[in-house]
Amino acid sequence: MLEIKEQWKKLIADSLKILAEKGSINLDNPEERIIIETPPKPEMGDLAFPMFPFARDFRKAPPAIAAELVTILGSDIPGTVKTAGPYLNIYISRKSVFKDILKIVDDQADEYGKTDSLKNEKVMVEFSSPNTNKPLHLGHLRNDILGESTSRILEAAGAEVKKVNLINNRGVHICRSMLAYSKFGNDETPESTGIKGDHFVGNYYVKYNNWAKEDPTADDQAQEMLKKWEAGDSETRELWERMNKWTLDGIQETYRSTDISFDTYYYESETYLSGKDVVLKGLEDKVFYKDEDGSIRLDMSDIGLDTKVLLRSDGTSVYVTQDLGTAIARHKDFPFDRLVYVVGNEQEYHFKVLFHAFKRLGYEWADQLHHLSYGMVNLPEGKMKSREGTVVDADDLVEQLENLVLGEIKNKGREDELDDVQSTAHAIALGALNYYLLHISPYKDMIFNPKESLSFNGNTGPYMQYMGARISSMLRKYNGSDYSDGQFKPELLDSDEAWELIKLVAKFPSVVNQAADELNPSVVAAFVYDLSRNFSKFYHENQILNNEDMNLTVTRIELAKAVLQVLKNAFRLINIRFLEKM
RNA sequence: GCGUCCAUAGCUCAGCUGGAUAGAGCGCCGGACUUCGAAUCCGUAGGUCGCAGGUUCGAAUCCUGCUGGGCGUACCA
Repeated sequence: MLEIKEQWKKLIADSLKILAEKGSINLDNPEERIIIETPPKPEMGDLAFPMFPFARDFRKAPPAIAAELVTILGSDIPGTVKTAGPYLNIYISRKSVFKDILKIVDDQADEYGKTDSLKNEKVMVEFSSPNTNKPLHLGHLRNDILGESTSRILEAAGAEVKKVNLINNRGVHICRSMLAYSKFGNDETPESTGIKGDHFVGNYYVKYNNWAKEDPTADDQAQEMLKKWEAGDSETRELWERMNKWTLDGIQETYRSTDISFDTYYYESETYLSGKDVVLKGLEDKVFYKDEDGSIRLDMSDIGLDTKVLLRSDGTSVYVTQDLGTAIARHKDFPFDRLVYVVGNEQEYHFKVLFHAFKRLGYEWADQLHHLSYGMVNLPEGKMKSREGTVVDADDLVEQLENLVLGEIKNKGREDELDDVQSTAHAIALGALNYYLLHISPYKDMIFNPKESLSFNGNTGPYMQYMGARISSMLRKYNGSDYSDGQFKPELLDSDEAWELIKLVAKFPSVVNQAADELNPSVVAAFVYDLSRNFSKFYHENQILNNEDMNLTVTRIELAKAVLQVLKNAFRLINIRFLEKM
């Protein structure tokens, strides 16, 4: 499809040159000034070239230029041309496109859509990065799916991707739940209570907060515990390890259930000290300076920002300190060409500081650090507030969705049709959730409407899964019958619906490139919806099976197969499970 | 205060490097199952693209100002 565009662009450019020669007009590189567009309505053509940019060169009205080009182009062209006022509209000759595209998709199969635009590029993507004192919530789910999906898209664009997770397993907040557990725990465990580990620990974090309201010494006690932890007190460390494991086991169960995975885990407890040396070295090299108050700082007045503490006056590290250390360690582990941090936009300032520090320190890869900043997830009532208990728990949400799907399956009487009702329900629930979180541009804040996310109609994940299931169902029937006398005849695909479909199928690789380029999975999400919607329209208007003309069925099935292949490949990129039946 | 992002239909969102009557879904109203699974499709209604200027042949899109909101501006993470 890309070649077709280029081909036409060249044709138009050549014609413009001929026109210029005729009038002895000097025309500066028309190739670069030609604009290719898609007409607003399909019936107006497949490509459109507006002639406005050349009005000045020719001293003619754009419609006149368009009309003259039609004459110059003549009839020896792969398609037909029409003028529409100042526009030159192209109707691509369809038959060969159907044949070519369907062959490419069939040949490349699961590989179709992959490109080499990021070939040889090593990209590390950090995402999720949870605290080990409570279970994951809705905000994490957006982070997780953005990170996972972006990684898969980058990979599809040819990059070598390493997915990493930085576990925040130390600090006062961790000590708080530890403290509460040692006070109120009574040696209970997730096993003894039957509560998932992360929720179990999270309960103690809540208990701490309640207790701290009554006892003003609570915070001091937590600080005390943190000191003990840093000093390596064996009893504290033991408790810490035990509780961390509980939480992590729980969180990893959530990852498994939601199809999120990582290549490497980094632990803050192992990296939080590593940035200190970097800062001290920077002080030595006079990149940083020691403030009157004893803290070591970075002066950012050169980029119009304030100063930032990199090491406290008591010598302990702050948040940026450890990120300085971990990034350097990571570059040693995996010499990335790019490091993408998937982190909420409330931390934009933090990353500005971090990246600028690296630049000043002279790391050549400082420019290759990227903050994929995404917006907050709010509820229709407003922000999620842990204090008011409005935080939506990840596991609860998935379970809730799953139950709703189960109800729907029963309503439709599909239980007997499905091989595994439970896992199908789970897949649909995730499809709904992931699509809902992904179809909005990452950088924008979003409102999570539980009711809407539970819907399976319209612009939703299940809608697209349904299209996949419907095509699969047709293919089962098709393969179960004898169509060996039928022949593939692309000229039979003469409907506008079919043409729209093949254009979308052809567009997929460039969608992957755009999504990779923008680090924006919503581009793929929008594409999948567009494809699904168009297929839906197609099969309502065009009977696929049971046609009197066997050739027609064989030919339409080929198109359906290609759509299915693209759906499958695209689903993978946005982490939606493909279902043969639902 | 300063920085930064956002503002498009009742609601949730699209709208590619500026280009032809601004598009979907949900919701509302009305149609289509003796038909490849109706988790579907088709149709109607609904918009001064926050406001005001500017650049341009041409602006939802670029620039400036204003209004309203989010986030940030910690020796928290």
